[in-house]
Amino acid sequence: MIAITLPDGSQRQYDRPVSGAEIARDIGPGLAKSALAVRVDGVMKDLATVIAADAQVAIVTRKDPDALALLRHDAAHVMAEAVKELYPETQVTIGPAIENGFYYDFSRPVPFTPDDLALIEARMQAIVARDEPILREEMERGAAVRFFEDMGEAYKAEIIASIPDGQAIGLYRQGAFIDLCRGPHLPSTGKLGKAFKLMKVAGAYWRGDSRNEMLQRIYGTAWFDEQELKAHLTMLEEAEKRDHRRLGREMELFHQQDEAVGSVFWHPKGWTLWRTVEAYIRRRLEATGYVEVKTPQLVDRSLWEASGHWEKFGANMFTVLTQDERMLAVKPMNCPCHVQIFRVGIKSYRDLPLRMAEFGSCHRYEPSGAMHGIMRVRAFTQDDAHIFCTEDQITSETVAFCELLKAIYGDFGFEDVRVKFSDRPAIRAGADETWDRAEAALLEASAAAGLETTLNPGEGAFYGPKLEFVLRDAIGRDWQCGTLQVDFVLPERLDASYIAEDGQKRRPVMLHRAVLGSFERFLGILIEHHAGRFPMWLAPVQVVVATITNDADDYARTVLASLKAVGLRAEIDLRNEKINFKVREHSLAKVPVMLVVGRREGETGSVALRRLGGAAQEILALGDAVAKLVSEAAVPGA
RNA sequence: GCCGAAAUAGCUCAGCGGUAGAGCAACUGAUUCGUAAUCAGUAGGUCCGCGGUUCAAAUCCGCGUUUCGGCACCA
Repeated sequence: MIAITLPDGSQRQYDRPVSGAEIARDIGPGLAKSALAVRVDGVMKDLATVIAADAQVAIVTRKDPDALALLRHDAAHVMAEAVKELYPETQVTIGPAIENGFYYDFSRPVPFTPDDLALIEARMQAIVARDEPILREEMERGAAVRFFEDMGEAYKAEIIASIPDGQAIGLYRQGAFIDLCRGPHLPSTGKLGKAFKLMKVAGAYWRGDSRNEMLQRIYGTAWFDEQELKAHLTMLEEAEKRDHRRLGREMELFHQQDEAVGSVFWHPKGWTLWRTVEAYIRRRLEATGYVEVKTPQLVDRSLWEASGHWEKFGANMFTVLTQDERMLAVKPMNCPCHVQIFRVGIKSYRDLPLRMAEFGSCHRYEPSGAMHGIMRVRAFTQDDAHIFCTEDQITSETVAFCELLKAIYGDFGFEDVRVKFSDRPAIRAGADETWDRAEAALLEASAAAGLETTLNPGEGAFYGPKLEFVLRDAIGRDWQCGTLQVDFVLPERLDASYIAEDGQKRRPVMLHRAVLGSFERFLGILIEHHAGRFPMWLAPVQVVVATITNDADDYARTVLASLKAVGLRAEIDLRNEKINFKVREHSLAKVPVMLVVGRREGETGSVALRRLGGAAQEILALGDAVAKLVSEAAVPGA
């Protein structure tokens, strides 16, 4: 007898091996219909999987958190089937489920056009309507390689050849289409339903390696029902509305133009935002024991050679040849310059930890395809600092940094921060025991700071392990902002030293750290995160005084003066326009507060306070309103 | 850097071989109005750049530049 234990604890006995589909049918006809897959002892498998021993079994329906991935993986297969039907000369490669959808990479000499996408999508609908059973088969490896080679599917054959010997090769057949796949899959193509849409075609390298040929990737999105699909498409539209490039123009924050690719022209309002953020960070740094410096933009090649940047990073550096034939480089990083300041005079252990900060303007020649608004640029300013310390101080400095970082992100409205811990890469400098200590210190410190880290194996810098702090933006993209890297190498290369308690000369450890990463990128994220509706303390224009008639002009000027007197960023709108017009315009400009004044307010010394997006108004005495706004505009942590 | 797409007024876009268009914005005038668009008028263009095809090119073709979507990159 085989005992099948269901999630509710109940048991069913079978006197012979039984498939997931049969179990579902035995439980009830409704479940049989909605069953998509089966979970055997926690592992997701095809519904047709035959269970031959006692097991914990759960029937997977669309409610299962992993069911969507199953659906999307099927969508990829159905798309591949459609493509093979329409364009038989195409070779298929891989097609996984991804967040919100799926993709499939194809090899085909002719590019897919948007018209092709419509055809493929229509064919996919037909394949769903055919409701072809999806059947698993297994094949011995050599046979599978020959099978796909005979079909002209060189990529599939290559994938199979790279699967370790002795493993059975899983194939899935639906109609005339057969694909290498580890599964599991839905029982038939009809289960995919109609809630999918092909989104775009893009290039992608075979096996993700830029030395390989480029394949054509078709992206799609897939959901269990049309409402979910529609909600997703609406979400994409909303995300587009908060794109920082669009808001940057609409809110007159910055612009970019062809003559300065990868650089930003900051307009008065955008620069106000920048200075607000910079002043805030500067105060945070002062409060946590940093000193601020400023180092040269142009530095002779010899320093970059000594630091190792010339060799490792030279291709990304802008260089300048002077008239006396010296080669200078525009600095891509601040660290070598900070070491130069450290090296002046003799440092004692009493000077450590020395926390040296700079709002360092750096230039890097980024690949042309990498540029993205102000998020990825060639000229940027880091909130950079290097902490020169002893090895013993790594933990306490890391804990302090993590706390600082948490406080700052919180002040900007980011509560959910993910942390990646990148450990030793294959090619690295320094002894293994040094790495042991550095990695242990970083892990211990992040735990002490209450951070949960995920391992990013082998992704550390060549000179030391690092923590990376990742924020997710409105369109679901991840942006690495903060970082903390332990460095034993640069102090050695640039000969930085201090005198220890025992009178011996020692090498300091350097902690490279940044909270925002770069101002450009962080401000871009901030714009998208708030959709341009900045909290009061960040808003470039905090208050607009708007008149209802010209009779109130003089009083409006008085109101403006009292706002400015307390340091609020205020503007005045005396135009001969209806108040409806003014309200609309300043709302679109995303000004958080409007003070509306008409004859009544002028006579009583009051203002009508209206908040962005709100319908209600509040009539306040001028003095009360000013006091209220000042407190609301207070910079956090001040 | 690689694949694909795009570039027309300040913005959003139409026009796709035969006189360069609309809405909003701008400017001028009228309107003095109570919480998301008052009315009328005026002006605004190297149709990304350079070549080519053609009687004729914003439109078709080639090269280049930039942007967008991905991929790779983000030391």
